[in-house]
Amino acid sequence: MGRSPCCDENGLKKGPWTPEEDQKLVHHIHKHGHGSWRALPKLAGLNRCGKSCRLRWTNYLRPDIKRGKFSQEEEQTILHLHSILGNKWSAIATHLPGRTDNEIKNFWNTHLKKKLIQMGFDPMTHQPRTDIISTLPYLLALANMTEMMEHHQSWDDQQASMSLLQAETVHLAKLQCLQYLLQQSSNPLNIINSNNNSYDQNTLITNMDQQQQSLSLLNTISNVKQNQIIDNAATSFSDMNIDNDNSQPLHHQNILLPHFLDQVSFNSQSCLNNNEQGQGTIITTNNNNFATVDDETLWININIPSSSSSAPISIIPPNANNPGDASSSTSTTSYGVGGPCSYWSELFFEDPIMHDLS
DNA sequence: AACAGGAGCAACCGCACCACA
DNA sequence: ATGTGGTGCGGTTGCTCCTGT
Repeated sequence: MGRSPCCDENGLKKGPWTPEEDQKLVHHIHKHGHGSWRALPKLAGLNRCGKSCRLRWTNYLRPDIKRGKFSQEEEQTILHLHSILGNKWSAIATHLPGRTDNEIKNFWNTHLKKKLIQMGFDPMTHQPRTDIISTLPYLLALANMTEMMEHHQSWDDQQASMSLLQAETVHLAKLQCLQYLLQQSSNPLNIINSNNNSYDQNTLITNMDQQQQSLSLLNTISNVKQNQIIDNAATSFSDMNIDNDNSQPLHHQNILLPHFLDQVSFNSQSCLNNNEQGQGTIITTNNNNFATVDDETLWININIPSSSSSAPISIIPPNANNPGDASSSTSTTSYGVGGPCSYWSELFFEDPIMHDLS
């Protein structure tokens, strides 16, 4: 009990390593291996404790360490694994060759955590931050009251401020809601698609349960809305802009695209020919796998590889109940196209969703 | 040019776990 | 069963560099 730390011995150096120390350590390990870390410093002629040597070797000097910026792929892997494993940095590191747990931990704390927070997600649970939703109106109201008291605003001004605040709050809540729905729908696929069997079974089962509940919630909330959304996706094609990336709406926020929206199906219903069927894919613009959302609309960019005629075409969004299966969708609003093209399509999220939630 | 504040990262600290005597 | 040494791991600290004023 209460074993003294290995670095308590007097006279042992702490702090940054010098190139000379590094050289001694590397040379010794190359020649003899590290053996007992406690014995190593003396043998290598280092005035350090064994623990310090071990850390320096495993986190910095090891020859197989990959340096430099994390790739997009590595970033996705970390996000995905962290959503399942939590702060198990060493476990996450085993999936990223050449990266140390320390490096991943630092990358998480300095980049990814902030990124998730900025997107409105709780970095620990990977769920939308409900604390913001629940407290935002109160915080805003409080801030507004203080503001009014400080500046003795007229009643009209106060009313105007309150309306502005309400609008702002509703806007934020909508973003949260949309992100929530999309993320809940995509997570089960993340888990199911994982081929790694080393995850803790209980964690997996718990996650699956949660995802099941989330999906039920999604269905409960938006069973009615879902049809409306699918309908809107199809009918709104009349407003689409063709082959023009600049048609992306302004004042929107990027969001992660759920897996079930990776592809949309389409039918080309010519008056003269038999139906043609095919697949269109959600294509990317500036941000890979991102869609954008503004006040009430989820914008996705859809690529349709080719169409043999200018026959009317109907877009069938995937069924959120059964991702990948579009058969139960009946939206058939037509739009004429010829040849490869891409569209910005919009999926509406309307106020009633918010009412349903409250 | 000087300073302050923030970001990034290497290194440290302390606890937990395991193997072994 | 218990104590001890060795190692692994996650959280935290503090130094360095960068950027904005």
